[in-house]
Amino acid sequence: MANERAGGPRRLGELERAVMDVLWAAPEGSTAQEIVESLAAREGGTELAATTVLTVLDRLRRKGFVDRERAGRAHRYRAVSSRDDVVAASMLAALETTDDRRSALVRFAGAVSPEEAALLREALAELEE
Amino acid sequence: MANERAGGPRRLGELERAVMDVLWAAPEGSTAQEIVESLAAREGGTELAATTVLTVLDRLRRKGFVDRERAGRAHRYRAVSSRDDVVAASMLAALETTDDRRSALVRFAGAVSPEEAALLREALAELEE
DNA sequence: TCCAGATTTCTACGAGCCGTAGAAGTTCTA
DNA sequence: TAGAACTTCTACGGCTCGTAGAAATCTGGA
Repeated sequence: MANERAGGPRRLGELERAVMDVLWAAPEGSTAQEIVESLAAREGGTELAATTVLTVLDRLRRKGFVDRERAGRAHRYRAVSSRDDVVAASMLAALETTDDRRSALVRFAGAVSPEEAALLREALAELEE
Repeated sequence: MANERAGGPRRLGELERAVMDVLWAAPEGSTAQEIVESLAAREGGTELAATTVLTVLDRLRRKGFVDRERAGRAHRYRAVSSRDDVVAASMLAALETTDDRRSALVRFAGAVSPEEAALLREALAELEE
């Protein structure tokens, strides 16, 4: 059976997310090798095999999260969208799973912290002006 | 490796979601048989085997989405949380994947439709008073 | 009380996702 | 042009999910 929709929002696995975090922290992009090093530093643990990271980068590329260009003999990988865009898209995708947007938004508004609520009000006010 | 966190937000598959939709539409709950029928009606297609639905119901129970009680010789299954709660929780989970809530919320505010923005403003205003 | 039928539990399989990485191929650069 | 650096190909194992048969269990009715 068709498992999981085809054009859908595309989820990220744990390592995939870690790689995206590295990429989001590097506006200039990173080579696979740099990512391997960043991950090892951040996790304080063992270094992953370079091929592991390359595989993940390839999957991220297929999913449309990552882009790359040649840089010497390697490639330089870059995040296609900002983390904020991805987060917002993911929130939106969640919202769109219901027809009753109003109720869902009311719940959401009630579920965020007061600080976040304030932030949201600001953001919405700015849109309005 | 530990694939997907343990206490996490719990995703729903396609059929799982369809079953939840039936349950959310039935405040009194439904028996497995009723769900089979609802699904067949909604999809206009073939009826799933009852065991298929039971399996899904069991998984949903393990995931904490569904609850049940005896009803004659069958069980009556009920959604534990409302759809709105689940949607809001899912939106919140997405939001929490970033440290920079502000930016994410700004993007989100900019990404929703004007109607939804209005709805959100209302909801936030009510919280404030 | 006892059984046939309804219902559930147990078990299972295949596809797809993801972490992981070796082997083999390609491509710079000295 | 050879060696090193980098990428692509291929693969495996664990987990989720759709799907469902077989076996066990339970219950309403005779």
